This record gives sequence, C-alpha cells and structure tokens, in this order.
Amino acid sequence: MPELPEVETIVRDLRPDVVGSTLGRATVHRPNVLRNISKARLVRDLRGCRAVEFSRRAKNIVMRFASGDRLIIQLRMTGSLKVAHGRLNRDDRAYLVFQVQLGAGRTFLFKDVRRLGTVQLMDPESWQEFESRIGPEPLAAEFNSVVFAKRFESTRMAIKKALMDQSKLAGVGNIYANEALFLAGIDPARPANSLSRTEYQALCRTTRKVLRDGISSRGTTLKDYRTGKGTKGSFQTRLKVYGRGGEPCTKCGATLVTTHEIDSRATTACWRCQT
DNA sequence: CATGACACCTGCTCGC
DNA sequence: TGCGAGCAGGTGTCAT
Repeated sequence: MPELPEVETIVRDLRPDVVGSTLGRATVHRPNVLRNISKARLVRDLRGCRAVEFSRRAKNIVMRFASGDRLIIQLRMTGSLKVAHGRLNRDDRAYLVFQVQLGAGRTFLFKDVRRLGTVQLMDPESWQEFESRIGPEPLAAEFNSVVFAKRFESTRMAIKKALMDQSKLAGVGNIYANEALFLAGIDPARPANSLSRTEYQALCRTTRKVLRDGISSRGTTLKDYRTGKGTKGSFQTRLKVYGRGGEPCTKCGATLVTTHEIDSRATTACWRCQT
C-alpha cells in the first residue's frame, strides 16, 4: 500500500475538503471492505457526523467526528482517495468501493482495484485499543534513536521485517524499509537484536530521512498510487535499491541483488555496502 | 512469543 | 494470440 509518505500526502491534500464538513449519504459499493460494522449501520451512523479532524496514524487514515467516533480507512495495496467536486464521472466510478457526501456538491471517494482496503467505524474506546497497538511515529518530535532501538533490541527477527512491523514502528513498508537499510549500510537479514547502538542511530536517521524525502516528493508512484489530487508522486526517481535488482549500486557499482528470503517480500540490497 | 502459511483481491508481465 | 504462473506498495488470522 501506500506507506507513510503516500498516506501523509493524501491526507494533507484532502484535509481542507474534509475538515468542517457534515457527512450526508454514504454508499458502500463493496461491503467486503467493512470490518466491524454492517453496511446499513455504517450508512445510518455516518449521516450527520461533523468531521473535525483528518489525519494519519501509521498507514491508517483517520476521520474524526465531533461525536468522538472515527472513520478509519486502510488503503492496503491499491486503495486511493479523492474528493470529487460535482457529478462523478466514469473514472471516479471505476473501482469505487465506498463514497460519502461531504456537502456543497463534494463527494469523498475510496477507490481500490484489488479491494484489499478496509473501512471501519470506531468509538473512542475501540480507537484507543487499536491505536495503542501501533508503534511510535518515526517523524514525531519526541522520537529518537533510543526509542527506536528499544522497540527492536529484544527480537531476533530480521531487521527489515521488524522495521515493517507496525506494532514496533508506524508507517514503514517495503519500499522505504529497503531504502533506509541501504542508506544505513545494514544487511536487511541481520537479526534486529544484533545491531549495535551506532547502527541503530544510523538506521533511525536514514529511516526518518527516506520518509521525509518521500513526503517532499509527494510519495512513490510505481503503478497505482496517486496523491489526493490525482497526480503521481516522484520519489520513484530517487530510489536507490527498491526495484533496481540487477542494476549497479550507486555507492560502489556492485550489482544490486533482489531476494524474497525475508518474509517472502522483495528485498533489494547491495551485499557489498550492506553488512 | 516468533514464524510461516494462507487469505483477501485484481491486474499486469513474462514465458511458452 | 492465448494461457497459466508468478508477482505487486499490506495486514489479519491461524497453526505450529
């Protein structure tokens, strides 16, 4: 799915249209996206809700209402959001899984080709429970390498898999994990508890850097991802390893290698620079 | 508790 | 040209 930078970009793009609006009619085109609620109940409960905040937590999109309840959207692999002004066109309706009126002729759209994405409505208590299971936000002001290292030091899990574990750290997915490990010069297969303090400092720094740079580039568009404005991101032009298996390492010239040995996900690394 | 298999889905690319 | 296999940015559950 969109990872932290992509979700952050979408949320920033759509926030002005969402915050302050009162929800009207909702339509669930693909009931499979719903998790903890029936279609009828969601449609009934959303009507009249006033959105007071539109934000991101890990890769979750959070629309908070004046009531304290929250609509939580996960885009997973191919989900995308848009606010349409006026009538929906053919493209708006393609792969549409959920929509809700925002008022003033605007419609909030959730499209998803693979339909792996999810929609949930949470009361404050369920949100608290859900949110508490997510690791810290790597771009938060109070985040640092000590907090970072503490999340991983007790597991022998491969550092790359640990980095993508949302209960340990929020928002990092496959692309940015590959990039951060390359920049830090760390072998993705190393057990997390084998990294030194210095290596954790480096990895903390590079993880934050790739995420910030990803946001600056408005995300990575390999195929499906679009910003909240429907445009493509540009971080794909700055990727050092992800998707570049067989090409030369930008640091040393050695051939980058792609494997699927860690958690069956594509891992690309320079086995000379990353030790 | 860690790990791996699998499920959820469609679409695209590649090899034959 | 057609067809099956394999792969894709993610996450939740279940068996081991």
